[in-house]
Amino acid sequence: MPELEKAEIDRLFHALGDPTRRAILDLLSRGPISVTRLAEPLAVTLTAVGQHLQILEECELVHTEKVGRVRTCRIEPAGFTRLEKWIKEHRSHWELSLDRLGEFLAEEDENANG
Amino acid sequence: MPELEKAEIDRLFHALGDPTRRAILDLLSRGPISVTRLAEPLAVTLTAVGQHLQILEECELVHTEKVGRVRTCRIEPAGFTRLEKWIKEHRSHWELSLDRLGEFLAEEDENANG
DNA sequence: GAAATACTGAAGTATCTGCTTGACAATCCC
DNA sequence: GGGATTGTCAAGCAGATACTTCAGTATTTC
Repeated sequence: MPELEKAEIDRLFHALGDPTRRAILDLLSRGPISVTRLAEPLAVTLTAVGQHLQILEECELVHTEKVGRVRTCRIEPAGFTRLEKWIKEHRSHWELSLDRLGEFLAEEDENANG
Repeated sequence: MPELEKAEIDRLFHALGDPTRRAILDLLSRGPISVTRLAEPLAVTLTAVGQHLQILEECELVHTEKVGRVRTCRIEPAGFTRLEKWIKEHRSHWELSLDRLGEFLAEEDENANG
C-alpha cells in the first residue's frame, strides 16, 4: 500500500475511533444540519464539535459548507468508500492467513504424530 | 446499537487506528508467528509488541496461545467480522442520508425559486 | 446601528497513548 | 544445575488527544 494511502487509513480509523465523532456521523445520517444543532444533543461545547468536524472533514467522512454565518454539515461518502476498500483488500489476506493456520495446525499435527 | 456493542466498536476502531498494530496484523496475515519474531521487523521493543497484542486480543482481531515459553500469535476473524457488520449496517444509513441530501437540496431550490 | 446568533481561534489542562527501561519469571538446552 | 531464550510486570515519560474557557469575528434581525 502506498505511504500516502496508509496515512489516510490512519486518519480514517483514528477519526472513527472516537465515540463523539461516531455520534456526529449518526446525527448527520438523519440529514444535513448546522453545527449548533449538531452540538445540542452532544454533551460537549460548540468548539469541541467544530474540532471534531475538522477531523471528520480531513478524512472525507463529512462535508461542510458555510453560507452566511451558518455552517451546514453532511455525510461525505468518500471516506466511507475508502474504508470499505481497505476492508475488502484485507479480507482476502486474512482469509489466506486462516488457510495458513490450517497448514500450521496440520504441520503441528504431523510433527506430533510423525 | 446496544451500549456494550458500542464500546466494542470503540476498541475495534481504536485498535485499528494505530499503524504498528495494523503492521502486526499484516505480519500475522502471513501465518502464525511468535512474539519475538513478530517484533523483529517492527521498530519497537518486545514489551511494546506485547502491549499491542493485548489490545488486539481484547477486540478479537488476534488470538494468542502460550505453549512452553513461546506465545504464538495468529489472526482471529471475530473482530474483523464485527467491523464488517458495523460497516454494512451503517452503509444503508449513509445511503439514506445521501437521499436526504437530495431532498435538502431540492427544498433549498424550491425556497429559492418559490 | 444595536443586539442576538453562529461560529472561530488561541491558550490551557487533564487524561490517555505508545513507548522505553530494568527487573523478574518461566522454560528450554547442554 | 547453569546459562541462554522467551516473555511479563511495574514504573515512568514525552507527546497526543479531547476538552474547556474566553475573547473575537462575521452575519442576521430588529
